[in-house]
Amino acid sequence: MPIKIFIVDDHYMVIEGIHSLLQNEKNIEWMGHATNAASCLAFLLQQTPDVILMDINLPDKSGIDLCKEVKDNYPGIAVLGLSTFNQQSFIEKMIGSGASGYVLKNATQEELMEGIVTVVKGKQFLSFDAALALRKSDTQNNMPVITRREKEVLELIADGMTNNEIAQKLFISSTTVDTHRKNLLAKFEAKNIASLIKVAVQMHMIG
Amino acid sequence: MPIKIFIVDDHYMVIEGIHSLLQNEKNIEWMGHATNAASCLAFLLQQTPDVILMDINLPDKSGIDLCKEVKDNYPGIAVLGLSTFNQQSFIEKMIGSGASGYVLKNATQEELMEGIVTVVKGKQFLSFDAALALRKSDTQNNMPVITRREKEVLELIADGMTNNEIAQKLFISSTTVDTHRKNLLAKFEAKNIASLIKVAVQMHMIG
DNA sequence: AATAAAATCATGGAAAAAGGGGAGGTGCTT
DNA sequence: AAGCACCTCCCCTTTTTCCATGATTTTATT
Repeated sequence: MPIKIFIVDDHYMVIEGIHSLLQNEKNIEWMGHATNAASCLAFLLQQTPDVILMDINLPDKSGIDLCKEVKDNYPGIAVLGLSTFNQQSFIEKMIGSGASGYVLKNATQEELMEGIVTVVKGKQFLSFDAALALRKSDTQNNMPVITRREKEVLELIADGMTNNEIAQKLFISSTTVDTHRKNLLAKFEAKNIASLIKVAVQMHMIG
Repeated sequence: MPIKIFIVDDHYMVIEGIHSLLQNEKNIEWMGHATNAASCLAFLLQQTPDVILMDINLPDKSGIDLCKEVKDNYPGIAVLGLSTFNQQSFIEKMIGSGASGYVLKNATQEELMEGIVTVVKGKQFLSFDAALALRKSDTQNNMPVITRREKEVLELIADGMTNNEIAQKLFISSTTVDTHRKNLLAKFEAKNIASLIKVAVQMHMIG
């Protein structure tokens, strides 16, 4: 029984590339593709693939959100993340949303097949570079864990609002906002807001 | 006489995708591919394609630098930029480095062929979305023009340094640094440094 | 040489952030 | 019931930023 594959990616060239890489594989059944989250979900109402190859960057929704939605409704489908970026933050979030694994777009045909075969068995697959990035994150590159409220405050600070303005907006005291601010500085180990915002944007923790 | 094509991209899936898209075209001769700048330059010592499809993000060198190098040594070769991103900043830099045009990776076979045929004639080609982004940049999305010194100060601010610290580092008065700071705020139309850093990082004006 | 653009320096005052400390209350887990 | 993480609030002091305004010198560009 061939493995039924569906792909979600907004770049035709990548879809074509993967299609081309897989077309000679006998035990792969190509079900088609979607270029956005909405048409992916529409497709799943009709048919059920074994594995979805899913890009992280979609026009209408992040792959992380789509992944969660798919796993909630169709837990039997394995999701294999797909991205250009080799960033531990994305990989961790993707796995956290229920993805079974992760393949980089510079993977070879062999790696891609290995990934598909592995996740369809219910195991986890991380391509070499991705695994390396994850290992790194344990030591150095770890991004801080911030709370819901802290993230909220962080976004507003990045939008240029002062403590007072944020306090009014969130219906809390400005001293509370100041506390959140101080906690953010401590968690990021940043000297001031300027350096904090820089790394937060670089880590994609701010829209 | 077929058009000789060479491609530089560090993602096999994209190379495969483009190869697949072009393999049915009779007047295209596929010369091969490179996954980094160095092997691209090595290839050019032996053979001369008509068009190079060039990714902006390469492991060893930015596509912008590679483009300049290629055009300096082989002005007859047309370079067609290739990227996931639809950002006017990249497009402008690529064109500034001598690229004849720009195609996004979500382009269809028709668009890609149109781009290749256009640039081989010596004309400029911008794919629809790219052209749109460029047009936008004229009106709204324009990133401010900042001077060398301002950029220098901006980087240091983003690194968390205060006016005094920057002044010491650059051997200038702290009031001068303050003036640069004010000019930056005005040019970015930012309310404070937090929002300035955010957009500066998003626009890739800060490392 | 003239003009424009960039970089330099300054004063003074208001506003905001940074740094230090302490503290009460909620809700969840063990 | 105790522990813990989170959110909330407050005081004080120092530092830094933000704002307004004006001015001189250096460095291109024409």
